[in-house]
Amino acid sequence: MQSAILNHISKDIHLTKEEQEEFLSILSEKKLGKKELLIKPGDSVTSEYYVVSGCLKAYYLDENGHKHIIQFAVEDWWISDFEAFFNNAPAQLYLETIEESVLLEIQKDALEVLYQRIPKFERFFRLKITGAFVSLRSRILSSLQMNSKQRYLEFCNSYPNIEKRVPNYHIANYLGIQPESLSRIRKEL
Amino acid sequence: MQSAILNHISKDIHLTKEEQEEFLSILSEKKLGKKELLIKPGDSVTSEYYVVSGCLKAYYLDENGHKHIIQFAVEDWWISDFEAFFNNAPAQLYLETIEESVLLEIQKDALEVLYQRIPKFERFFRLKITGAFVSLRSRILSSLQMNSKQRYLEFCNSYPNIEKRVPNYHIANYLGIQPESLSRIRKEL
DNA sequence: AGCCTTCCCTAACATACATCAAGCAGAATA
DNA sequence: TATTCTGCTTGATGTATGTTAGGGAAGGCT
Repeated sequence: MQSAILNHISKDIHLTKEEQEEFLSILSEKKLGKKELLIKPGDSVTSEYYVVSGCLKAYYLDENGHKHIIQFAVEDWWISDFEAFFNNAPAQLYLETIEESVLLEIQKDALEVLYQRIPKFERFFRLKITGAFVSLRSRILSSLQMNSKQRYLEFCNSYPNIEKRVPNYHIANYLGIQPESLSRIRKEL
Repeated sequence: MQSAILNHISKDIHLTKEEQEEFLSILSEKKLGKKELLIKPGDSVTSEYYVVSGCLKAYYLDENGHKHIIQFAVEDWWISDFEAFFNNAPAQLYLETIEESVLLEIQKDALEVLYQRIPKFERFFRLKITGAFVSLRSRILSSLQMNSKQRYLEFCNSYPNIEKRVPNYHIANYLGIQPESLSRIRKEL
């Protein structure tokens, strides 16, 4: 389990044994069952989470009671309400498991200390943010230039490990279409 | 002109006089006329730009020849093809002025040196990235939960300094709707 | 095993927006 | 000043998707 996150990190930065130990010392494990809430609106968001195993969704509930999934997360991914995390603001999103999940939690305070002690982690987490930025930009560009069918196919190609594990109506929701529309699209394939 | 960017930065980090001088020394000024290209696809993106005055758009040209504006930038904002900039990749976007503009250019190499010499700038540019991430996330959430009229109103409220300076068909394009639809929306207001 | 819940599909009809076409007004240019 | 260009609006028609309603299959629970 700890080897998962060390492998993940070693793709971007090289750590000494001591640095690894120090990093691991600030992680705490969290086991969640299916459909369990990790964060809800109004919560103080003091952590971000690395997914060791399982699958989660981050969604927003609008004033009409409609859910809008804005992010999935599976193994090797990070999840939080990042806006709240970055800005020391209360959460706006629900974070909920789709499957039983095991997460590693990093507290923001501990992270700031880590940055001081091992500056390489500035780089690592900056790469995570820029990667997230790139992903969101790509998503916006896709929605500007593609129809729903093309976007569904792109989703399946880009995220097969999500597509096979989450219900289709979740995917429809993430794409901003109704499940009925997704059924029609899939019928044409 | 240099006071503009120093004011901009002083909102987030405090610099000594020496630090200010060092920062200013890595900036170079760029003056562009209306409809001038700053970056085009395939270009090597080695810089990001601070807008001192003027207004720009970043757009993608799809394989059918359709333009999709993904970002505007006005005074006090930053612009680049950030994906290319972050990833040392060739540009995918066109960056083009909408008005005559004055920019301050920062080369990526100089920025990396700056990070070493004045680590505060790590924090400053991390705040810029996280701010950009938050803005993109907000945009996706809006497009998931609002209709085009609501999104147009939100755009006008959030970015009045863009709305009054760019043609309506640009705004329509940015919102992912046709100019005719925007005309109809505006008629209802 | 029976029942309930969850997920998916289908059809009919309604709605939002795209597409095509044209006209007008104001600004820019020769 | 006359012409051209740019930006915007309008109407008719078409298309993609939303909404409503219902049914069926698979999995989970008692």
